Amino acid sequence: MGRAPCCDKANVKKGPWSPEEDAKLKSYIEQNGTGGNWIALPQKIGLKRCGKSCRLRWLNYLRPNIKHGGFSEEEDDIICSLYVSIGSRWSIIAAQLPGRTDNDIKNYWNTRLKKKLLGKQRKEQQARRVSNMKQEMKRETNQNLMMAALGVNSMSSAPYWPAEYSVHPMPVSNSSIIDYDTNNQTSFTSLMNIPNPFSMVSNTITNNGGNCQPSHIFQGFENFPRDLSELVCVNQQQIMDRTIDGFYDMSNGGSTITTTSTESTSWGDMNSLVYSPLVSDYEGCCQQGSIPQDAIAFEESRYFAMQMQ
DNA sequence: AATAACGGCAACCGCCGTTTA
DNA sequence: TTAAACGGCGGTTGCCGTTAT
Repeated sequence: MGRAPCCDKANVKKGPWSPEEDAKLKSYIEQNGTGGNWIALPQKIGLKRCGKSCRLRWLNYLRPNIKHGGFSEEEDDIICSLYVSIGSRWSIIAAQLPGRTDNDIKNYWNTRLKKKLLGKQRKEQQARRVSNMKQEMKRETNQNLMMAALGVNSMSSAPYWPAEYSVHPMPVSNSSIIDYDTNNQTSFTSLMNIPNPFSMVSNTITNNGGNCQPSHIFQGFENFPRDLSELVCVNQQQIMDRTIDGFYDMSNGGSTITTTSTESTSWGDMNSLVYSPLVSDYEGCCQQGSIPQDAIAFEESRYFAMQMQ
């Protein structure tokens, strides 16, 4: 036996709030508070709204000291760094930005901030690719000259990978796999001039045998509450777990990597911001079919294995 | 000037852990 | 103990204003 239904769904008004409704709700809550019961509130004040709808309206719009729009660079940085650390936990992110609601931040991220950062990232990648191409051409020219001098057909002994791939294991562009190598850390955080949560957490986990020390993780973020930094530790461990899941999924030949988290989409999106520049080159190689599939699977599994060590 | 495409944002939906009868 | 509502959250939708054609 449960409780009575919260409201009569058929007789509940939906859609935009009128100024009259706003005024009713605002004045009542300012005088009496919510009473800890949102469901009963609309009936008390004669609003034909669901309690959930009243709560949302109050929290996102009517509550005092709410700021709308006009996000500062500092706020952008905080949102980005927290998103990288904890994903789309908008309520937690909002708690670090006084006057901002989770809904506002979520909308801001989805409509502007993400695009802004992707644009920045693309520009950087393009510049890097041009530079790499120049270096590669120069090296090939030298190599061909040397081969010609030695009388060797350079194509007959060409490796599958460019030299740098042999030195460093294959970076992977699939979702839920994140490069934790602090020396090979990504450009995402550097775009924002903020401390890199990945490298900080990675060091913490490695150095302390899994005992997170939030004070290390939040160097430069001393004002953040302790519980938040602890949450980051937990979340990073989950990311590590997902990395391991991804590795085991390679048993199917490396063609797919599965994720079960509901955050996978968000992290997948972010991965494009987070991966090293080598990633796009690797994808290009695969798409052109210049690398045998079993070689790709082998190199990928080697890469995951390295990540787990 | 008309209209199609796009972007921003408020509000709704549905899920999940907690609470309550 | 259990079933159902509550409260909170993140994802998605749809409206509306703006911009491009």
